[in-house]
Amino acid sequence: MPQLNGGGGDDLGANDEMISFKDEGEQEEKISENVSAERDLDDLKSSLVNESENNSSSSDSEQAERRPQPRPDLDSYEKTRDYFSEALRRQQDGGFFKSPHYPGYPFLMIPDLTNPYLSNGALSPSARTYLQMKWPLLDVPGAAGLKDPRSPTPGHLSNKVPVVQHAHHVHPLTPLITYSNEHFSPGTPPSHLSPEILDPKTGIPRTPHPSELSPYYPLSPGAVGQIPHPLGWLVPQQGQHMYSIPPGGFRHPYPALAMNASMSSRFSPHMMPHHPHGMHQTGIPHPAIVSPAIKQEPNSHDHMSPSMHSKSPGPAKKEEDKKPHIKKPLNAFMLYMKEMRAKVVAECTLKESAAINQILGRRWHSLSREEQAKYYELARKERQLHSQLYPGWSARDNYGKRKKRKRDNKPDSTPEGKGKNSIYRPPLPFVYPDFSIRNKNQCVQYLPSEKMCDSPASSHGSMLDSPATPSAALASPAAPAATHSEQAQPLSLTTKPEGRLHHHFLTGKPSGSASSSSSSSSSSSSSSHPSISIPIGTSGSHSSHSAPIFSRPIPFSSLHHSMLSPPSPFHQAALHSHHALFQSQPLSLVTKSSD
DNA sequence: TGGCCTTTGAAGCGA
DNA sequence: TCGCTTCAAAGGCCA
Repeated sequence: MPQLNGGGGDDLGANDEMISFKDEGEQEEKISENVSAERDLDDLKSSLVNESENNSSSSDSEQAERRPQPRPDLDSYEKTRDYFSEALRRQQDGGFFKSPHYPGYPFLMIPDLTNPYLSNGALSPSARTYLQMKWPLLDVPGAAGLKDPRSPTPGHLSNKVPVVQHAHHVHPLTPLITYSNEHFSPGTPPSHLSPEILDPKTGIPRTPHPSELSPYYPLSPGAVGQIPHPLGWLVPQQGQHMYSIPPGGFRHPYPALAMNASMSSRFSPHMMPHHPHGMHQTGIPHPAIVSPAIKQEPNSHDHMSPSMHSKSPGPAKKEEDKKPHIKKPLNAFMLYMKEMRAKVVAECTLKESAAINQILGRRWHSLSREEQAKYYELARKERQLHSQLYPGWSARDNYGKRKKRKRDNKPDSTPEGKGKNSIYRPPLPFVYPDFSIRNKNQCVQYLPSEKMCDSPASSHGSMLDSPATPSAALASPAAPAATHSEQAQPLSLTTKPEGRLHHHFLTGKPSGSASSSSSSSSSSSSSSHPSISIPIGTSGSHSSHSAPIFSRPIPFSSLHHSMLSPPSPFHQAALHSHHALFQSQPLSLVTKSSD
């Protein structure tokens, strides 16, 4: 795998990613801190024991607020996704970007967890990665708990956690850390966490706040990893399916989730029940749930059983307003986007998401099959988890919760003249210049220059080793593939006889929008692949194929399969990348530092 | 203040 | 089955 050996083309991409991340030395310091922290794992364990004990007896009002919210209703899902993204990004960064921005991650890898995918009982790298991403997020305390006024970077604590923040070395778990700090027993603080600071409230020595120590991860990663997860049942247990379903039908918001002994011990029912508004109707707030207070959407004859939240017998509308908004699970591209956005923003001066998304869209296509497969797999897991968390949820439920887009935009209007945010689209065919040497100055606003930022080929080099065809990818995932550039991504890539043209070749508008305004997309079935667009790398034709190429031939789609069957070679390759990435982090960090 | 823009993918619905 | 529509994230921009 290119990103594993550090010799792959991904290194190129890593280079530019490094641009956005300064303070390499600082990172190294943090790492060493974490290493020492690892040695204190035992101490931390005992501390955690105390912590859990303290949690129940905490008198702090803030804690009292947090306590009943083992999971934030709004943030955790976001964070979950952020962690997804971060893990993926690190993965993609290959050897260069291995400095663990989240030193705690390795400790979040649960070594003794049974791999839900591998028959040998070992936790697959993918599963680890997934858990790493899932777990911390699930562990993030409630929004209230996240907002620590002492935090140097309140933005991190906001509902949205831009990935770019990671570049500033603030662990996304900072909220969790803060949370943990307050509950940490002062008795056995890790050696590296000199509790010289006394808690003004209690007078008890407390571990310094992140702002007091460093913007980085103040707690031992081991400590974080040891923190009992409120959703511990999500973590696969020995010989247990990752999403095992309780035979008894655990009466729980997430009925599909198993309640095992571990869960019952660390997540006693009394922890779950009461939930403030905005939580999942079932009582446990889920990250995918967006409180109506935060996301008020007009109308919506909803869908979910009303009543649950209505404390006062108000109009049905009020009840609906109180209904949680369960977001759709992110698809592969969304996951990728969340991960890569920060990089693009860092590399370029672009700020507008529209422009950034265009870049991301191209980069997405520049990804190798394997890389994309990772996101597809993660997205699939997201959907699985989501469907299990909300068995009755349907995408339809969210219909109408957003205001409809204006349809009055003339589909035929040229991009240049269209709309206020009209973004220039490069004339096609468009050849991406090689800007492997990234310079922020090279990026100016809007796409004409954005193109300069958007150098998929050079950024990852993945196209060089990505399979040219799905069949090739499947047949020999590890085998160096033929060229795979956006220009080279031919229609032939798709095994699908015809695909939906998502984006019109010229306008680039999604077919949905464009076509909604009628004939714009001459596309449609026969024209799904406008002849002119075939060899072009823009988001046009093949975009709609990338996913099917994967998801269809690769047996990811089946939960049963993915959970019970050994991964396909292709899958394994992707999984391996996860595994190797984390294993090679420290070394790569050095490499990066010296770089 | 809230919708638009932009991307891809998933899902739902109607024909 | 196909095509279309909507939503998911993100943040600057604009009415």
